[in-house]
Amino acid sequence: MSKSEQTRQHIIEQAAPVFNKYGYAGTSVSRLTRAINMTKGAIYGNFKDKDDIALAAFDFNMEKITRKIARIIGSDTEACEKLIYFANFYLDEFTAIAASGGCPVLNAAVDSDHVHPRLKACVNAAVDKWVAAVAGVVRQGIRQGQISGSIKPEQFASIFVSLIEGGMMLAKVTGNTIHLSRNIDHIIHLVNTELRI
Amino acid sequence: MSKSEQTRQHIIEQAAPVFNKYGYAGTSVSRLTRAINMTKGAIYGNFKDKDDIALAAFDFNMEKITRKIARIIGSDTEACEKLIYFANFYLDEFTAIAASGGCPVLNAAVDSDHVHPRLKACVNAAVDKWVAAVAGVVRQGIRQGQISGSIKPEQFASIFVSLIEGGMMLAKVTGNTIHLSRNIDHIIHLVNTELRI
DNA sequence: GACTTAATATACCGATCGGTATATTTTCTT
DNA sequence: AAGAAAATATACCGATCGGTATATTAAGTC
Repeated sequence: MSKSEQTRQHIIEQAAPVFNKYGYAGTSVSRLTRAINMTKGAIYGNFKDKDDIALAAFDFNMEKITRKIARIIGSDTEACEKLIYFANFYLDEFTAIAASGGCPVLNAAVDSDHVHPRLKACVNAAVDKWVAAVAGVVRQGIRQGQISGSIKPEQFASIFVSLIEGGMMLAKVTGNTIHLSRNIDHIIHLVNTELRI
Repeated sequence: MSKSEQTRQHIIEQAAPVFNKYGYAGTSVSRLTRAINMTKGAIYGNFKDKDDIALAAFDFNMEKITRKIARIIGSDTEACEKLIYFANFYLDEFTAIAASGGCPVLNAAVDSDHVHPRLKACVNAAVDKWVAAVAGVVRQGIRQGQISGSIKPEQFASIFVSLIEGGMMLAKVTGNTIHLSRNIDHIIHLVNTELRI
């Protein structure tokens, strides 16, 4: 990895939580220079503009979570257990997620709207991927005879993602994980009473 | 209503969707002057600072929705129908809500975090009120024998609000109300299969 | 209609914005 | 170690930021 590649990575890593916390408009380039402990020369030598850093930062934030999720989705446990583990994941990780500014999907979804179409497109793609992943696990469960065939995978996926994101939002604003915890309990309840055969 | 009171109201009404769309940091005072078609003199003659306008704008956004909700909550229909009507309300109103920048609770929750503690406190209060309103309807239903006593009102309220907010977020970012629609279907399903005796 | 006061417009403040040109330093090549 | 190239720091650009002081206009009072 060349020096500039290292610097680029360093900038992304340090900028990611800053954008996630303060939003695109709230993150000035000088705030970034403070966070990365480097000057504008280093930034504009490695990125075209602020947009470019913001998009890279979002990708970084997403990838960090996605990598962990992929491990759950990819494991060879049964579908219902996968869904429960998947849901609990967000509660387990909440402290870490909150420390870096909260769920990047939620934050960027709100932040990008009306302002940043390219970032919004990235968020949209991330949401689609997330929903598809949950629906995929449900379909796997149906195929393997563990989940009722009457369940609509996309319907369940919407509810799953919404309960996580809604719970994240409530937890963030109330400073209390109780709402998120309740939502995850409900997901587990659904898995055990409606999905599982 | 005095001239300045009229102006103050005009500023709040015009500023509210601007703050809701572009966020606190993304809303400059000069952007506000364009939106209200007045100069800084009118703004700073009626508000202490940008903070002051932002808080008033949030209150205005909330009150507009709260007033409609109060009509549903206050009606003397049965609890289950109230909850269903309540849930459908957000789908019916989605177009209007989206036009003024999306759900102010969601937007301000994300926007205020790490940045604007006073606004965050307002959002927190709004969330508490919302959750309490839903839980109140459930309790009413239990009291009147229409809802099972084994239902935990707060638990259901968390799920209710999260499904709405999560659905709003997904609808916003995907530009499609399908997720919100699915979530509301689920709320209705819950009311009919788990709450209703 | 003259006078007073309230309300809004204008002109300006220092600070900071995103971004660039160039100087300086670091790293690589030989 | 010397010179070339890459990477970073510095200094600066015009524009815009939130906010204020003051001039101008509009409204109310007599």
